[in-house]
Amino acid sequence: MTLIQATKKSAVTRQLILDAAAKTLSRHGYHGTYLKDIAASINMQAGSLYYHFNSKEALMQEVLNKSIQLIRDIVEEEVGKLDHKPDFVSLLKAAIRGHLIAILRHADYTLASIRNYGQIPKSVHDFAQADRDAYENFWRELFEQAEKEGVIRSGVNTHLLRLALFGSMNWATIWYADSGTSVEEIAESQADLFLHGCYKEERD
Amino acid sequence: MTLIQATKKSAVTRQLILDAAAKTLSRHGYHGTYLKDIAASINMQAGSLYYHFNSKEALMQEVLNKSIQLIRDIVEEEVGKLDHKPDFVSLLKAAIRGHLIAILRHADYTLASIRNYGQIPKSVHDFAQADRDAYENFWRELFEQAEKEGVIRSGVNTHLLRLALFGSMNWATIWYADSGTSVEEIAESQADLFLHGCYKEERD
DNA sequence: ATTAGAATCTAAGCAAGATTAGATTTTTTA
DNA sequence: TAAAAAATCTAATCTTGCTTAGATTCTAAT
Repeated sequence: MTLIQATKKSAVTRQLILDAAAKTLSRHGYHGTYLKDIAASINMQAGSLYYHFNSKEALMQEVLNKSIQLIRDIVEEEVGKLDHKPDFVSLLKAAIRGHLIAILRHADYTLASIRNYGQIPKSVHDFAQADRDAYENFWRELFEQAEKEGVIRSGVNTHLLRLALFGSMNWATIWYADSGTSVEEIAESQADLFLHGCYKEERD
Repeated sequence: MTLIQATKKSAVTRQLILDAAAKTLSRHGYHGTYLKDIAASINMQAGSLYYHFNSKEALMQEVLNKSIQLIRDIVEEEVGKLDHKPDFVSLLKAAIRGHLIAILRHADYTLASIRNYGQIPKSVHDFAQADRDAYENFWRELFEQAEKEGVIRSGVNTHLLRLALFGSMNWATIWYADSGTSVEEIAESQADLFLHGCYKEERD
């Protein structure tokens, strides 16, 4: 008898299923994801999945939930590395790096929620909405704070700015894999672009 | 006997089917698009679609093809309004405006190809690849030309710049509908952001 | 009005996916 | 190592989607 209970097999398998489901979901979308394929990729039969999850919908919900939590955790981690009172530029760079690390290095999960936004049945999607809102708020506050501090160029709409930045970052999920570019490099580049633009200004 | 043949009913219906298919495809993705739903939305039976198209795949191919052509046409139109030798800023603004007009005002079609990138069976997708490449080249050359003219800030990677801009624009398809923002406003904002950034620079 | 051709519908066949119940195998516990 | 529990499999049901063949309705030209 082992004093310390080994990890239950069930928990391990559950995780295998979630990982496999995330991978399939991120690649083929909700309707293109078949339990048979998920099961096959871990050498199981489709029916066996029901020992661990009540339905395809429940499985998908859990994947999406893990997905958004993963992003939040990683961004929090990157931001947490900073000083207590970081300046806007450092904070923005850390947040961008975190978000990109999350969605590019853990693409199986994060793509599942990002790429399928809008194509997943509402019931499945709503499950993780609270987390999604909280994450959005983090970014909203980041820019609002910057505006208060007066480091945002006048005329810039921080709402549209945030959406544009999100687009740039999230879109990277589409080309990253076969780009040969590193996550750090992309983070540097995007932070620089959104801070300073691409145009060579004439200094007066 | 009419001298000028009236538009064949077939051509009209064909167009109706394509429009309906685009709408469904853009909303539910390839695997979530059912012929029955497409047919129902124009008061037809699923089987009747086969009079106009050989298969679901063929129908989808045509939608995607129209989609990418539509984007190219509209961008070309916007750029065509400019002088013979427009400066970089004007050219970029016109191209951004064109792309956004295409994907936001003709979302049924354009979203079909944009949102489903990567989730559509390769055979269907490849059909429009040549057009897609040509469009990408237009943007690539736009930035390469700007670089030659020396209007790009040193250190900016135009390849990553193009991808970032594409992300910002294409992502707008996700939030545009319920944002209450106009296409023109978004175009202005994104052009400004990518040209000048959001940061209030300290002039020396 | 009649008729050929166009367009659509009806009613299947077939394949594939989600789900379930019960049998079977594997693992754990004593 | 034997019984209990956990985990998986098998095989079937039910549903739904794509596709087709043939019947039916509509349209246009005479």
